[in-house]
Amino acid sequence: MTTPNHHVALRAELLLGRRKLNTRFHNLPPRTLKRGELMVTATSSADVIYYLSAGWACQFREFAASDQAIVDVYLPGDVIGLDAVWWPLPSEKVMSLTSVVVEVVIEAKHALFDLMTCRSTALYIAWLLGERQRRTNRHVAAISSLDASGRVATMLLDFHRRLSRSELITSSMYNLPLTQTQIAAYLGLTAAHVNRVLRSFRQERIATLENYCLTIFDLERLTRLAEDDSITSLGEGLFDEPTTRIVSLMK
Amino acid sequence: MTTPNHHVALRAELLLGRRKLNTRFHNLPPRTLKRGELMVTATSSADVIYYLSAGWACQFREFAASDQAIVDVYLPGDVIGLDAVWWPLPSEKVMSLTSVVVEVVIEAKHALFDLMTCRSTALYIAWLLGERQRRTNRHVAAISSLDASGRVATMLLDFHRRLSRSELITSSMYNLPLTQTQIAAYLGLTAAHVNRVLRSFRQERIATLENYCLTIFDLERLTRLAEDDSITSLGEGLFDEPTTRIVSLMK
DNA sequence: CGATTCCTTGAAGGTTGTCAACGTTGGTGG
DNA sequence: CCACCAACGTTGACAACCTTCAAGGAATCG
Repeated sequence: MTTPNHHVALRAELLLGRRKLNTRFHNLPPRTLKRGELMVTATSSADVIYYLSAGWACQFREFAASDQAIVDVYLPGDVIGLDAVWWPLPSEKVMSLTSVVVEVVIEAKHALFDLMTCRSTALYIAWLLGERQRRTNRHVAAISSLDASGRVATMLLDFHRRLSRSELITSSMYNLPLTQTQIAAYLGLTAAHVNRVLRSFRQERIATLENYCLTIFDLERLTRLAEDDSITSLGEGLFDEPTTRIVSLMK
Repeated sequence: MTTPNHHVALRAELLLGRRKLNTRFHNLPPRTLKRGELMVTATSSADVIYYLSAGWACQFREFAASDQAIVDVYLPGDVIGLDAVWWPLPSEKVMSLTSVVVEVVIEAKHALFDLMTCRSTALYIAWLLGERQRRTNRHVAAISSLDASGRVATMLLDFHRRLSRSELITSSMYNLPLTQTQIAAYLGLTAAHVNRVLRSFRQERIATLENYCLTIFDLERLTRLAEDDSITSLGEGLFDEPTTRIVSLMK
Protein backbone atom coordinates (compact mmCIF):
# COMPACT_ATOMS: atom_id res chain seq x y z
CA MET A 1 0.00 0.00 0.00
CA THR A 2 2.53 2.54 1.09
CA THR A 3 4.81 3.08 -1.83
CA PRO A 4 8.18 4.79 -1.52
CA ASN A 5 6.55 7.82 -3.14
CA HIS A 6 4.60 8.47 -0.02
CA HIS A 7 7.70 8.33 2.10
CA VAL A 8 9.30 10.90 -0.13
CA ALA A 9 6.24 13.11 -0.10
CA LEU A 10 5.97 12.87 3.67
CA ARG A 11 9.59 13.74 4.11
CA ALA A 12 9.26 16.74 1.84
CA GLU A 13 6.18 17.90 3.71
CA LEU A 14 7.94 17.56 7.05
CA LEU A 15 10.90 19.57 5.83
CA LEU A 16 8.52 22.23 4.58
CA GLY A 17 6.79 22.27 7.94
CA ARG A 18 10.06 22.72 9.72
CA ARG A 19 11.00 25.61 7.51
CA LYS A 20 7.65 27.25 8.06
CA LEU A 21 7.95 26.84 11.79
CA ASN A 22 11.41 28.33 11.74
CA THR A 23 10.24 31.43 9.93
CA ARG A 24 8.03 32.16 12.89
CA PHE A 25 10.93 33.15 15.08
CA HIS A 26 13.54 34.29 12.65
CA ASN A 27 12.39 37.87 13.04
CA LEU A 28 11.95 37.70 16.79
CA PRO A 29 14.88 38.41 19.09
CA PRO A 30 16.14 35.33 20.93
CA ARG A 31 16.08 35.08 24.69
CA THR A 32 19.04 34.10 26.78
CA LEU A 33 18.91 32.43 30.16
CA LYS A 34 21.55 31.67 32.69
CA ARG A 35 22.21 28.24 34.04
CA GLY A 36 19.59 27.03 36.48
CA GLU A 37 16.69 29.25 35.42
CA LEU A 38 13.15 28.03 35.08
CA MET A 39 11.64 28.32 31.62
CA VAL A 40 8.12 26.95 31.93
CA THR A 41 7.13 27.72 35.45
CA ALA A 42 3.89 27.17 37.23
CA THR A 43 3.42 30.90 37.67
CA SER A 44 3.57 31.98 34.08
CA SER A 45 1.04 30.01 32.15
CA ALA A 46 2.54 27.31 30.01
CA ASP A 47 1.36 28.64 26.66
CA VAL A 48 4.90 29.08 25.43
CA ILE A 49 6.79 26.97 22.94
CA TYR A 50 10.51 27.43 22.68
CA TYR A 51 13.09 26.38 20.17
CA LEU A 52 16.34 25.62 21.97
CA SER A 53 19.07 27.19 19.83
CA ALA A 54 21.95 26.61 22.19
CA GLY A 55 22.54 24.98 25.54
CA TRP A 56 20.91 22.14 27.43
CA ALA A 57 17.73 22.06 29.48
CA CYS A 58 15.75 19.49 31.42
CA GLN A 59 12.15 18.85 32.32
CA PHE A 60 11.56 17.68 35.85
CA ARG A 61 8.83 16.87 38.29
CA GLU A 62 8.79 17.51 42.00
CA PHE A 63 7.37 14.76 44.10
CA ALA A 64 7.98 16.01 47.56
CA ALA A 65 10.33 18.74 48.62
CA SER A 66 13.92 17.97 47.73
CA ASP A 67 12.95 14.94 45.70
CA GLN A 68 12.89 15.57 41.99
CA ALA A 69 12.86 13.36 38.97
CA ILE A 70 14.25 14.57 35.67
CA VAL A 71 11.86 13.37 33.02
CA ASP A 72 13.67 14.48 29.89
CA VAL A 73 16.79 16.30 28.75
CA TYR A 74 16.67 18.80 25.91
CA LEU A 75 19.60 19.35 23.56
CA PRO A 76 20.24 22.15 21.05
CA GLY A 77 17.70 21.94 18.26
CA ASP A 78 14.94 20.50 20.41
CA VAL A 79 11.52 22.09 20.74
CA ILE A 80 10.31 22.64 24.28
CA GLY A 81 6.78 22.91 25.53
CA LEU A 82 4.82 21.04 22.89
CA ASP A 83 3.48 18.54 25.39
CA ALA A 84 2.39 21.17 27.88
CA VAL A 85 0.63 23.77 25.75
CA TRP A 86 -2.71 22.17 25.98
CA TRP A 87 -3.13 22.20 29.70
CA PRO A 88 -3.59 25.24 31.88
CA LEU A 89 -1.24 24.18 34.62
CA PRO A 90 1.90 22.25 33.80
CA SER A 91 2.73 19.39 36.11
CA GLU A 92 6.40 19.71 35.29
CA LYS A 93 8.93 22.47 35.00
CA VAL A 94 11.72 23.08 32.57
CA MET A 95 15.08 24.33 33.78
CA SER A 96 18.17 25.32 31.87
CA LEU A 97 21.18 23.14 32.60
CA THR A 98 23.63 25.55 31.00
CA SER A 99 23.49 29.02 29.63
CA VAL A 100 20.80 28.84 27.03
CA VAL A 101 19.53 30.64 23.96
CA VAL A 102 15.89 30.07 23.08
CA GLU A 103 13.64 31.36 20.35
CA VAL A 104 9.97 31.84 21.02
CA VAL A 105 7.82 29.85 18.61
CA ILE A 106 4.49 30.82 20.06
CA GLU A 107 3.73 32.96 23.04
CA ALA A 108 0.09 32.39 23.71
CA LYS A 109 -2.27 29.52 23.32
CA HIS A 110 -4.40 31.09 20.61
CA ALA A 111 -1.38 31.07 18.29
CA LEU A 112 -1.85 27.33 18.08
CA PHE A 113 -4.76 27.92 15.76
CA ASP A 114 -2.56 29.63 13.19
CA LEU A 115 0.07 26.99 13.61
CA MET A 116 -2.16 24.01 13.00
CA THR A 117 -3.98 25.58 10.09
CA CYS A 118 -1.03 24.89 7.86
CA ARG A 119 -0.91 21.23 6.98
CA SER A 120 2.84 20.89 6.72
CA THR A 121 3.35 22.63 10.04
CA ALA A 122 0.75 20.44 11.67
CA LEU A 123 2.44 17.35 10.28
CA TYR A 124 5.79 18.54 11.51
CA ILE A 125 4.51 19.25 14.99
CA ALA A 126 2.91 15.82 15.20
CA TRP A 127 6.20 14.37 14.00
CA LEU A 128 8.07 16.23 16.74
CA LEU A 129 5.66 14.94 19.34
CA GLY A 130 6.02 11.41 18.05
CA GLU A 131 9.77 11.59 18.11
CA ARG A 132 9.71 12.86 21.67
CA GLN A 133 7.43 10.03 22.65
CA ARG A 134 9.75 7.50 21.09
CA ARG A 135 12.68 8.90 22.98
CA THR A 136 10.77 8.75 26.24
CA ASN A 137 9.76 5.18 25.50
CA ARG A 138 13.37 4.18 25.13
CA HIS A 139 14.09 5.89 28.41
CA VAL A 140 11.28 4.06 30.18
CA ALA A 141 12.46 0.73 28.85
CA ALA A 142 16.01 1.43 29.94
CA ILE A 143 15.03 2.56 33.42
CA SER A 144 12.68 -0.30 34.04
CA SER A 145 14.80 -3.17 32.81
CA LEU A 146 18.47 -2.26 33.05
CA ASP A 147 20.73 -2.03 36.05
CA ALA A 148 22.71 1.05 36.96
CA SER A 149 25.59 0.60 34.53
CA GLY A 150 23.17 -0.21 31.74
CA ARG A 151 21.21 2.96 32.41
CA VAL A 152 24.28 5.14 32.44
CA ALA A 153 25.52 3.53 29.24
CA THR A 154 22.15 4.08 27.59
CA MET A 155 22.15 7.73 28.57
CA LEU A 156 25.67 8.35 27.34
CA LEU A 157 24.91 6.70 24.01
CA ASP A 158 21.63 8.54 23.64
CA PHE A 159 23.24 11.92 24.10
CA HIS A 160 26.02 10.93 21.76
CA ARG A 161 23.62 9.84 19.06
CA ARG A 162 21.45 12.92 19.34
CA LEU A 163 24.43 15.26 19.26
CA SER A 164 25.97 13.44 16.33
CA ARG A 165 22.74 13.71 14.41
CA SER A 166 22.37 17.45 14.73
CA GLU A 167 25.67 19.04 15.60
CA LEU A 168 29.13 18.27 14.49
CA ILE A 169 30.56 15.89 17.02
CA THR A 170 34.06 15.25 15.84
CA SER A 171 34.68 11.99 17.58
CA SER A 172 33.46 10.02 20.52
CA MET A 173 33.71 12.93 22.92
CA TYR A 174 31.23 15.59 23.89
CA ASN A 175 30.28 18.09 26.52
CA LEU A 176 27.89 16.63 29.09
CA PRO A 177 26.74 19.46 31.38
CA LEU A 178 24.88 17.35 33.93
CA THR A 179 26.02 17.03 37.51
CA GLN A 180 26.07 13.55 38.90
CA THR A 181 23.11 14.45 41.07
CA GLN A 182 21.17 15.36 37.94
CA ILE A 183 22.25 12.20 36.16
CA ALA A 184 20.95 10.29 39.15
CA ALA A 185 17.64 12.15 39.03
CA TYR A 186 17.38 11.31 35.34
CA LEU A 187 18.16 7.62 35.71
CA GLY A 188 16.39 6.86 38.95
CA LEU A 189 19.55 6.35 40.96
CA THR A 190 21.50 8.14 43.64
CA ALA A 191 24.43 10.41 43.02
CA ALA A 192 26.69 8.14 45.02
CA HIS A 193 25.93 5.18 42.85
CA VAL A 194 26.26 7.13 39.62
CA ASN A 195 29.68 8.05 40.83
CA ARG A 196 30.55 4.41 41.40
CA VAL A 197 29.35 3.43 37.95
CA LEU A 198 31.37 6.20 36.35
CA ARG A 199 34.41 5.12 38.29
CA SER A 200 34.02 1.57 37.06
CA PHE A 201 33.68 2.85 33.50
CA ARG A 202 36.89 4.80 33.97
CA GLN A 203 38.75 1.86 35.45
CA GLU A 204 37.52 -0.49 32.76
CA ARG A 205 38.56 2.02 30.13
CA ILE A 206 35.07 2.20 28.69
CA ALA A 207 34.44 5.91 29.07
CA THR A 208 35.41 8.78 31.31
CA LEU A 209 33.58 11.87 32.45
CA GLU A 210 35.85 14.64 33.64
CA ASN A 211 34.95 18.29 34.00
CA TYR A 212 31.65 17.77 32.27
CA CYS A 213 33.38 16.31 29.26
CA LEU A 214 32.68 12.75 28.27
CA THR A 215 35.10 10.63 26.30
CA ILE A 216 34.07 7.23 24.99
CA PHE A 217 36.91 4.74 24.75
CA ASP A 218 35.14 1.51 23.99
CA LEU A 219 31.97 2.14 22.05
CA GLU A 220 31.31 -1.52 21.55
CA ARG A 221 31.33 -2.44 25.21
CA LEU A 222 29.23 0.60 26.05
CA THR A 223 26.68 -0.52 23.50
CA ARG A 224 26.69 -3.99 24.92
CA LEU A 225 26.04 -2.60 28.38
CA ALA A 226 23.14 -0.53 27.07
CA GLU A 227 21.49 -3.56 25.59
CA ASP A 228 20.33 -6.25 27.88
CA ASP A 229 23.38 -8.12 29.05
CA SER A 230 21.49 -10.32 31.47
CA ILE A 231 21.77 -13.13 28.94
CA THR A 232 25.37 -14.20 29.16
CA SER A 233 24.94 -17.84 28.30
CA LEU A 234 22.04 -19.37 26.48
CA GLY A 235 22.81 -22.99 27.10
CA GLU A 236 20.03 -23.79 29.48
CA GLY A 237 16.98 -22.69 27.55
CA LEU A 238 17.98 -24.57 24.47
CA PHE A 239 15.05 -26.91 24.51
CA ASP A 240 12.35 -24.29 24.86
CA GLU A 241 10.01 -23.90 21.98
CA PRO A 242 10.62 -20.66 20.15
CA THR A 243 7.05 -19.54 20.71
CA THR A 244 7.30 -19.50 24.47
CA ARG A 245 10.59 -17.73 24.25
CA ILE A 246 9.63 -14.96 21.89
CA VAL A 247 6.41 -13.83 23.49
CA SER A 248 7.09 -14.68 27.07
CA LEU A 249 4.86 -11.93 28.34
CA MET A 250 1.93 -14.12 27.52
CA LYS A 251 0.79 -17.49 26.27
CA MET B 1 -2.76 37.37 27.04
CA THR B 2 -4.66 34.13 27.03
CA THR B 3 -8.18 34.96 27.92
CA PRO B 4 -10.74 32.36 28.95
CA ASN B 5 -12.24 32.78 25.48
CA HIS B 6 -9.28 31.06 23.98
CA HIS B 7 -9.66 28.14 26.31
CA VAL B 8 -13.25 27.79 25.31
CA ALA B 9 -12.44 28.08 21.62
CA LEU B 10 -9.66 25.52 21.94
CA ARG B 11 -11.90 23.12 23.74
CA ALA B 12 -14.58 23.46 21.10
CA GLU B 13 -12.06 22.90 18.35
CA LEU B 14 -10.73 19.82 20.06
CA LEU B 15 -14.18 18.37 20.43
CA LEU B 16 -14.83 19.07 16.78
CA GLY B 17 -11.58 17.35 15.88
CA ARG B 18 -12.51 14.32 17.88
CA ARG B 19 -15.87 14.08 16.17
CA LYS B 20 -14.29 14.38 12.76
CA LEU B 21 -11.78 11.70 13.59
CA ASN B 22 -14.53 9.41 14.80
CA THR B 23 -16.46 9.77 11.56
CA ARG B 24 -13.51 8.23 9.79
CA PHE B 25 -14.19 4.79 11.17
CA HIS B 26 -17.89 4.84 11.86
CA ASN B 27 -18.56 3.31 8.46
CA LEU B 28 -15.70 0.84 8.61
CA PRO B 29 -16.22 -2.55 10.23
CA PRO B 30 -14.34 -2.99 13.51
CA ARG B 31 -11.68 -5.62 13.97
CA THR B 32 -11.61 -8.04 16.84
CA LEU B 33 -8.53 -9.67 18.27
CA LYS B 34 -8.06 -12.37 20.80
CA ARG B 35 -5.99 -11.98 23.91
CA GLY B 36 -2.27 -11.98 23.26
CA GLU B 37 -2.26 -10.98 19.60
CA LEU B 38 0.15 -8.49 18.13
CA MET B 39 -1.39 -5.38 16.62
CA VAL B 40 1.50 -3.33 15.32
CA THR B 41 4.09 -5.87 14.39
CA ALA B 42 7.42 -5.43 12.78
CA THR B 43 6.30 -7.41 9.76
CA SER B 44 3.33 -5.36 8.74
CA SER B 45 4.42 -1.79 8.34
CA ALA B 46 3.34 0.43 11.16
CA ASP B 47 1.22 2.81 9.13
CA VAL B 48 -1.90 1.89 11.03
CA ILE B 49 -3.72 3.92 13.67
CA TYR B 50 -6.29 2.19 15.78
CA TYR B 51 -9.01 3.38 18.05
CA LEU B 52 -9.39 0.96 20.93
CA SER B 53 -13.14 0.50 21.38
CA ALA B 54 -13.02 -2.29 23.94
CA GLY B 55 -10.38 -4.22 25.82
CA TRP B 56 -6.87 -3.48 27.01
CA ALA B 57 -3.59 -3.49 25.12
CA CYS B 58 0.03 -2.76 25.89
CA GLN B 59 3.05 -1.45 24.05
CA PHE B 60 6.29 -3.22 24.82
CA ARG B 61 9.90 -3.38 23.80
CA GLU B 62 12.08 -6.45 23.62
CA PHE B 63 15.57 -6.00 24.90
CA ALA B 64 16.92 -9.47 24.66
CA ALA B 65 14.98 -12.66 24.28
CA SER B 66 12.63 -13.28 27.18
CA ASP B 67 13.24 -9.82 28.62
CA GLN B 68 10.53 -7.35 27.80
CA ALA B 69 9.56 -3.98 29.16
CA ILE B 70 5.99 -2.77 28.91
CA VAL B 71 6.16 0.88 27.96
CA ASP B 72 2.50 1.81 28.09
CA VAL B 73 -0.91 0.32 28.72
CA TYR B 74 -3.88 1.24 26.54
CA LEU B 75 -7.41 1.37 27.87
CA PRO B 76 -10.72 1.54 26.02
CA GLY B 77 -11.00 4.87 24.24
CA ASP B 78 -7.29 5.27 23.65
CA VAL B 79 -5.76 5.81 20.24
CA ILE B 80 -2.92 3.45 19.32
CA GLY B 81 -0.14 4.01 16.86
CA LEU B 82 0.11 7.78 16.75
CA ASP B 83 3.70 7.79 17.90
CA ALA B 84 4.81 5.13 15.44
CA VAL B 85 3.23 6.22 12.17
CA TRP B 86 6.12 8.38 11.13
CA TRP B 87 8.82 5.77 11.17
CA PRO B 88 9.18 2.89 8.78
CA LEU B 89 10.08 0.30 11.36
CA PRO B 90 8.57 0.43 14.81
CA SER B 91 10.89 -0.24 17.69
CA GLU B 92 8.04 -1.45 19.82
CA LYS B 93 5.11 -3.76 19.43
CA VAL B 94 1.56 -3.55 20.64
CA MET B 95 -0.17 -6.59 22.05
CA SER B 96 -3.72 -7.08 23.21
CA LEU B 97 -4.04 -7.91 26.88
CA THR B 98 -7.63 -9.02 26.59
CA SER B 99 -10.03 -9.68 23.80
CA VAL B 100 -10.10 -6.44 21.93
CA VAL B 101 -12.21 -4.48 19.49
CA VAL B 102 -10.40 -1.88 17.43
CA GLU B 103 -11.48 0.53 14.74
CA VAL B 104 -9.07 1.48 12.01
CA VAL B 105 -8.51 5.22 11.84
CA ILE B 106 -6.01 5.21 9.03
CA GLU B 107 -4.57 2.27 7.20
CA ALA B 108 -1.69 3.72 5.23
CA LYS B 109 0.73 6.52 5.75
CA HIS B 110 -0.55 8.73 2.95
CA ALA B 111 -3.86 9.06 4.77
CA LEU B 112 -2.01 11.28 7.23
CA PHE B 113 -2.12 14.03 4.65
CA ASP B 114 -5.90 14.07 4.64
CA LEU B 115 -5.97 13.87 8.38
CA MET B 116 -3.72 16.82 9.04
CA THR B 117 -5.29 19.03 6.42
CA CYS B 118 -8.21 19.67 8.71
CA ARG B 119 -7.21 22.07 11.44
CA SER B 120 -9.43 20.74 14.15
CA THR B 121 -8.31 17.18 13.50
CA ALA B 122 -4.69 18.24 13.52
CA LEU B 123 -5.22 20.04 16.81
CA TYR B 124 -6.91 17.01 18.28
CA ILE B 125 -4.14 14.67 17.18
CA ALA B 126 -1.51 16.92 18.67
CA TRP B 127 -3.57 17.03 21.84
CA LEU B 128 -3.72 13.25 21.94
CA LEU B 129 0.03 13.06 21.51
CA GLY B 130 0.55 15.59 24.25
CA GLU B 131 -1.71 13.72 26.63
CA ARG B 132 0.11 10.50 25.95
CA GLN B 133 3.42 12.23 26.61
CA ARG B 134 2.15 13.56 29.91
CA ARG B 135 1.05 10.13 30.97
CA THR B 136 4.41 8.67 30.09
CA ASN B 137 6.14 11.44 32.00
CA ARG B 138 4.21 10.57 35.11
CA HIS B 139 5.19 6.98 34.61
CA VAL B 140 8.85 7.85 34.25
CA ALA B 141 8.79 9.93 37.38
CA ALA B 142 7.10 7.16 39.33
CA ILE B 143 9.48 4.48 38.15
CA SER B 144 12.58 6.51 38.76
CA SER B 145 11.80 7.86 42.18
CA LEU B 146 9.37 5.56 43.96
CA ASP B 147 9.92 2.19 45.55
CA ALA B 148 7.98 -0.92 44.65
CA SER B 149 4.87 -0.23 46.69
CA GLY B 150 4.78 3.36 45.46
CA ARG B 151 4.96 2.20 41.86
CA VAL B 152 2.18 -0.31 42.29
CA ALA B 153 0.03 2.28 44.03
CA THR B 154 0.67 4.77 41.25
CA MET B 155 -0.32 2.24 38.63
CA LEU B 156 -3.50 1.24 40.40
CA LEU B 157 -4.53 4.85 40.83
CA ASP B 158 -3.66 5.72 37.25
CA PHE B 159 -5.85 2.97 35.86
CA HIS B 160 -8.61 3.92 38.25
CA ARG B 161 -8.48 7.55 37.23
CA ARG B 162 -8.42 6.81 33.53
CA LEU B 163 -11.29 4.35 33.77
CA SER B 164 -13.34 6.71 35.88
CA ARG B 165 -12.84 9.47 33.37
CA SER B 166 -14.10 7.54 30.37
CA GLU B 167 -16.18 4.60 31.45
CA LEU B 168 -18.63 4.19 34.23
CA ILE B 169 -16.69 2.88 37.18
CA THR B 170 -19.24 2.51 39.88
CA SER B 171 -17.00 2.52 42.88
CA SER B 172 -13.38 1.85 43.77
CA MET B 173 -13.28 -1.48 41.97
CA TYR B 174 -12.37 -2.35 38.43
CA ASN B 175 -11.19 -5.11 36.17
CA LEU B 176 -7.38 -5.17 35.89
CA PRO B 177 -6.47 -7.74 33.22
CA LEU B 178 -2.70 -7.72 33.77
CA THR B 179 -0.85 -10.74 35.05
CA GLN B 180 1.65 -10.08 37.80
CA THR B 181 4.42 -10.76 35.33
CA GLN B 182 3.06 -8.01 33.11
CA ILE B 183 2.67 -5.63 36.02
CA ALA B 184 6.30 -6.30 36.83
CA ALA B 185 7.34 -5.62 33.23
CA TYR B 186 5.40 -2.36 33.36
CA LEU B 187 6.85 -1.15 36.65
CA GLY B 188 10.41 -2.35 36.33
CA LEU B 189 10.10 -5.03 39.00
CA THR B 190 9.92 -8.80 39.16
CA ALA B 191 6.77 -10.82 39.39
CA ALA B 192 7.82 -12.21 42.74
CA HIS B 193 8.15 -8.77 44.23
CA VAL B 194 4.92 -7.51 42.74
CA ASN B 195 3.32 -10.44 44.46
CA ARG B 196 4.87 -9.42 47.78
CA VAL B 197 3.64 -5.85 47.40
CA LEU B 198 0.13 -6.99 46.55
CA ARG B 199 0.13 -9.27 49.54
CA SER B 200 1.15 -6.41 51.81
CA PHE B 201 -1.63 -4.28 50.33
CA ARG B 202 -4.06 -7.07 51.05
CA GLN B 203 -2.84 -7.57 54.59
CA GLU B 204 -2.86 -3.85 55.31
CA ARG B 205 -6.38 -3.62 53.91
CA ILE B 206 -5.36 -1.05 51.33
CA ALA B 207 -6.43 -2.89 48.20
CA THR B 208 -6.79 -6.39 46.91
CA LEU B 209 -6.33 -7.93 43.48
CA GLU B 210 -8.15 -11.22 43.05
CA ASN B 211 -8.99 -12.88 39.76
CA TYR B 212 -7.98 -9.82 37.80
CA CYS B 213 -10.36 -7.68 39.79
CA LEU B 214 -9.01 -4.86 41.89
CA THR B 215 -10.79 -3.45 44.91
CA ILE B 216 -9.53 -0.36 46.63
CA PHE B 217 -10.23 -0.25 50.35
CA ASP B 218 -8.22 2.73 51.49
CA LEU B 219 -7.95 5.30 48.76
CA GLU B 220 -6.22 7.78 50.99
CA ARG B 221 -3.38 5.51 52.00
CA LEU B 222 -2.97 4.37 48.41
CA THR B 223 -2.66 7.97 47.33
CA ARG B 224 -0.14 8.63 50.04
CA LEU B 225 1.93 5.69 48.85
CA ALA B 226 1.82 6.96 45.28
CA GLU B 227 3.19 10.30 46.31
CA ASP B 228 6.63 10.44 47.71
CA ASP B 229 6.50 9.07 51.19
CA SER B 230 10.23 9.16 51.75
CA ILE B 231 9.66 12.22 53.91
CA THR B 232 8.20 10.77 57.06
CA SER B 233 9.53 13.31 59.49
CA LEU B 234 10.62 16.80 58.59
CA GLY B 235 12.18 17.76 61.86
CA GLU B 236 15.78 17.67 60.80
CA GLY B 237 15.79 19.96 57.79
CA LEU B 238 13.96 22.70 59.57
CA PHE B 239 16.75 25.20 59.39
CA ASP B 240 17.42 24.95 55.67
CA GLU B 241 16.70 27.97 53.61
CA PRO B 242 13.68 27.47 51.43
CA THR B 243 15.66 28.18 48.27
CA THR B 244 18.05 25.30 48.69
CA ARG B 245 15.17 23.04 49.49
CA ILE B 246 12.91 23.87 46.60
CA VAL B 247 15.40 23.74 43.76
CA SER B 248 17.84 21.23 45.09
CA LEU B 249 18.73 19.99 41.64
CA MET B 250 20.86 23.06 41.26
CA LYS B 251 22.08 26.26 42.87
C1' DC C 1 39.20 33.20 52.87
C1' DG C 2 34.59 31.41 54.11
C1' DA C 3 30.73 29.39 51.77
C1' DT C 4 28.72 26.61 48.58
C1' DT C 5 28.46 23.09 45.32
C1' DC C 6 30.11 19.11 43.54
C1' DC C 7 32.83 14.90 43.55
C1' DT C 8 34.53 10.92 46.02
C1' DT C 9 34.67 7.09 49.06
C1' DG C 10 33.63 3.67 52.81
C1' DA C 11 30.61 1.03 55.87
C1' DA C 12 26.18 -0.63 57.03
C1' DG C 13 21.78 -1.79 56.01
C1' DG C 14 17.59 -2.39 53.32
C1' DT C 15 15.02 -3.20 49.28
C1' DT C 16 14.75 -6.05 45.56
C1' DG C 17 16.22 -9.87 42.41
C1' DT C 18 17.18 -14.74 41.83
C1' DC C 19 16.15 -19.34 42.33
C1' DA C 20 13.55 -23.04 43.62
C1' DA C 21 9.53 -25.31 44.79
C1' DC C 22 4.67 -26.04 45.09
C1' DG C 23 -0.44 -25.18 44.50
C1' DT C 24 -4.00 -23.65 41.57
C1' DT C 25 -6.38 -23.03 37.47
C1' DG C 26 -7.87 -23.67 32.77
C1' DG C 27 -7.41 -25.75 28.46
C1' DT C 28 -6.55 -29.75 25.51
C1' DG C 29 -6.46 -34.25 23.97
C1' DG C 30 -6.77 -39.09 24.88
C1' DC D 1 -14.33 -37.98 31.98
C1' DC D 2 -9.86 -37.85 33.18
C1' DA D 3 -4.90 -36.93 32.60
C1' DC D 4 -1.79 -33.94 31.36
C1' DC D 5 0.28 -29.62 30.47
C1' DA D 6 1.06 -24.81 30.50
C1' DA D 7 0.48 -20.51 32.63
C1' DC D 8 -0.14 -18.09 36.66
C1' DG D 9 0.13 -17.22 41.61
C1' DT D 10 2.50 -17.87 45.95
C1' DT D 11 6.15 -18.33 49.14
C1' DG D 12 10.86 -18.82 51.37
C1' DA D 13 15.89 -18.49 51.57
C1' DC D 14 19.66 -16.23 49.98
C1' DA D 15 22.43 -13.02 47.44
C1' DA D 16 23.17 -8.89 44.91
C1' DC D 17 22.47 -4.43 44.01
C1' DC D 18 21.59 -0.15 45.52
C1' DT D 19 20.59 3.35 49.10
C1' DT D 20 21.59 5.73 53.17
C1' DC D 21 24.62 8.06 55.99
C1' DA D 22 28.72 10.15 57.01
C1' DA D 23 32.89 12.36 56.14
C1' DG D 24 36.41 14.54 53.57
C1' DG D 25 38.53 16.75 49.36
C1' DA D 26 38.44 19.76 45.27
C1' DA D 27 36.85 23.57 42.79
C1' DT D 28 34.36 27.87 42.20
C1' DC D 29 32.62 32.34 43.63
C1' DG D 30 31.42 36.11 46.49
